[in-house]
Amino acid sequence: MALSHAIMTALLEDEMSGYELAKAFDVSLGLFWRASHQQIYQELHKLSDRGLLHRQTVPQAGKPDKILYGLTAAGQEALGEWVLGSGRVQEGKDDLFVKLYNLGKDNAAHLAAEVEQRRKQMMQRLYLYERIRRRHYARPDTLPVRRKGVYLALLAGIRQGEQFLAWCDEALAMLATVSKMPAGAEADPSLPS
Amino acid sequence: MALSHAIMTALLEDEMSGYELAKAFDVSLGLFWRASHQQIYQELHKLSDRGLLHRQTVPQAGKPDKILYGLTAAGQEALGEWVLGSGRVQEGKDDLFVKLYNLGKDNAAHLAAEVEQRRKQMMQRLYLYERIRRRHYARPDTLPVRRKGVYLALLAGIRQGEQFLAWCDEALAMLATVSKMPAGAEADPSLPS
DNA sequence: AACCTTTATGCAACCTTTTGCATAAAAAAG
DNA sequence: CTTTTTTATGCAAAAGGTTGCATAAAGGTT
Repeated sequence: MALSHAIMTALLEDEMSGYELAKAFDVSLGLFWRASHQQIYQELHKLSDRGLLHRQTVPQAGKPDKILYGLTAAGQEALGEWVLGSGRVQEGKDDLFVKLYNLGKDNAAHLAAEVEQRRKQMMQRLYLYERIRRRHYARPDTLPVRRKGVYLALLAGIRQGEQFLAWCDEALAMLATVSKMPAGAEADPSLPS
Repeated sequence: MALSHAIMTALLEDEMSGYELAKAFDVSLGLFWRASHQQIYQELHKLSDRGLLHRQTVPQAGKPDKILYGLTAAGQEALGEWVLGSGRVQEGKDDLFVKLYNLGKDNAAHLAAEVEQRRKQMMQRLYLYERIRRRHYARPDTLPVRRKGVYLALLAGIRQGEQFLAWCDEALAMLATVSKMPAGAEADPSLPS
């Protein structure tokens, strides 16, 4: 499983506490691999128990102590090996598509509203992506090697988001025709009993 | 959670056994919501215990008996209500993007190979999608209402797949430049210690 | 005759993820 | 001055998902 690897990846460049990791996940790796703070804390414990991370308690003025985690040599090695191993895809699970299988005159308006909501959310996300892109990845060819990988992941997110927006528009157009259909037109003529 | 709803959705038009459901999932809803046969069997038990499905044992010549499941009135109602509720997205979790964050000269070739493999897989899937589209959704405007929803889901899959292929090509181009870079060029000039 | 695949269902153990709760103190908002 | 937000960590229960195994018979392959 790869949450552990995602966490180690995030620790490649910097030592971080669980809290900082959770924050960092929100705007970087987490866009491709979401994790709650509980999951992150648990995984950090496991990883340091296995000797892949080292922990270091840092007292802070006023605030609670934080625990900084960093990759050990063993961790770096494990991560490097994992990258060379064969990967797995966990397909996204999206209620919306299952709901669309249930499309009917009675819920077309609701589904259109859901699509519209999702469109807005995606617009916001794309806005974030684009800001990151302009800030840090404006000239991809000049990036150091690792950053090029991050750029490619970002690019995948952007492309997928743009595609989703276009799909939303198509879906909304079609859902609008359903809502406007005359009563009784929802019967299925291809399945006469 | 929505595996139960995906299963009920699959049973909207036809009664099916667990085995048949598992097969059907492979070429329809399962493209958006994957489930193993164990999961399906378990869920079928739960759903019929809750009175949302009815079960009917059908003896077969030679083969083991099968258990046909179908939606009860309560099941139909529950499904209808769920569609009107607010949905959730479970983001896809894909090793590949996490791995890309680890890009380096040492693994660029491997990552390119993974991208290429994924490209091939996606091509096959797109081929399947397109066959389904041509067979059953050639003229979307003339479809009965529910089928329009299925068409929209299919369209999302197709669009996303096409987008992924395009991204793979871009990624492969960039990964190729990394593999061909002169030795030592992977050092990060933006982070001088 | 021995083996493999397909049909058909399921248990049990384990791992992962979500949800709800709990603590604690500083800083900011009202 | 009280409330809310932010920083910082964590336990425990429940739900969800994966992996491995087990059974059983028909039909096809070598």
